[in-house]
Amino acid sequence: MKISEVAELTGLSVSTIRFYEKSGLCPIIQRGTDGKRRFSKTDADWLDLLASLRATGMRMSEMRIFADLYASGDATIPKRKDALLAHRQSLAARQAELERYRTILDRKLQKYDEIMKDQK
Amino acid sequence: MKISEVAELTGLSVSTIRFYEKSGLCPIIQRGTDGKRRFSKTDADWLDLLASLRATGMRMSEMRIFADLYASGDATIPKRKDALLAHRQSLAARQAELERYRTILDRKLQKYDEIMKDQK
DNA sequence: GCTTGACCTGAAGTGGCTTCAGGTCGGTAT
DNA sequence: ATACCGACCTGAAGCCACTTCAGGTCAAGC
Repeated sequence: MKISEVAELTGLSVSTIRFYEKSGLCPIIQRGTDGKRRFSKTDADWLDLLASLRATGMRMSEMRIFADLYASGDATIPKRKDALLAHRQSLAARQAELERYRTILDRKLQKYDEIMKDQK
Repeated sequence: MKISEVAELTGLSVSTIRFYEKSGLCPIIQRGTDGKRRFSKTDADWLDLLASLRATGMRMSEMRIFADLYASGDATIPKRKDALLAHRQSLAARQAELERYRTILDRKLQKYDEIMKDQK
């Protein structure tokens, strides 16, 4: 797979993918004879998972830990699962937070409505 | 009100509040004879609203527009309401996105479970 | 009178990218 | 054959939204 295709698939930008490789968030990608990156299905899948983690607010430092576990092979799967569980927890917390803020904004909007009615 | 109290109230850090003032996101705050900032109730309320906007992902550039409307007085309330409505829309979109990602993570977790069962 | 702690400032540092300048390569149109 | 194009490459610089730092003022309490 070409880098542009992985970008399309994952929603990450081409630069972000290169940046993630340089930062050690994914394995070093194989190159073709032309010097261009050739992504395996496994590489692409991993980057797709990273994209989900990033989109849900996981920090690079945490992603790096996760990536190091990934690089150490299948024996780390239980640990990876634990990390993912913890992240799902923090995602749920974030969702609850956003829900709280939504009601705050709604109340503020209501206030604006009242002010505008009074002035009419 | 002292800056530390406003920080406590809004959840913004003391530095962020100073940074917001410097960036024109809130009115220039009055100073006491000692040179320290004295926040009015109105200032504090405004910063509290800003905190909600920031927490729900509004960009500084957008906040600045909103702040400029605020600085121009009550006549801009309808425009401010429109801006807030638009932001509520984008918040709802963000919430939907997070919900999608949550199911993706759940599926991934399930896969890990299966792998771990197989290996047992 | 000396220390402590909350405040002040401008400047530099950080995370997580994005953009830029400049270069290589393979394919196609003239 | 050569000129151009687009996709890729690199390292470095830029950007946003803060945070941290170095160094300073001042009032209050010991």
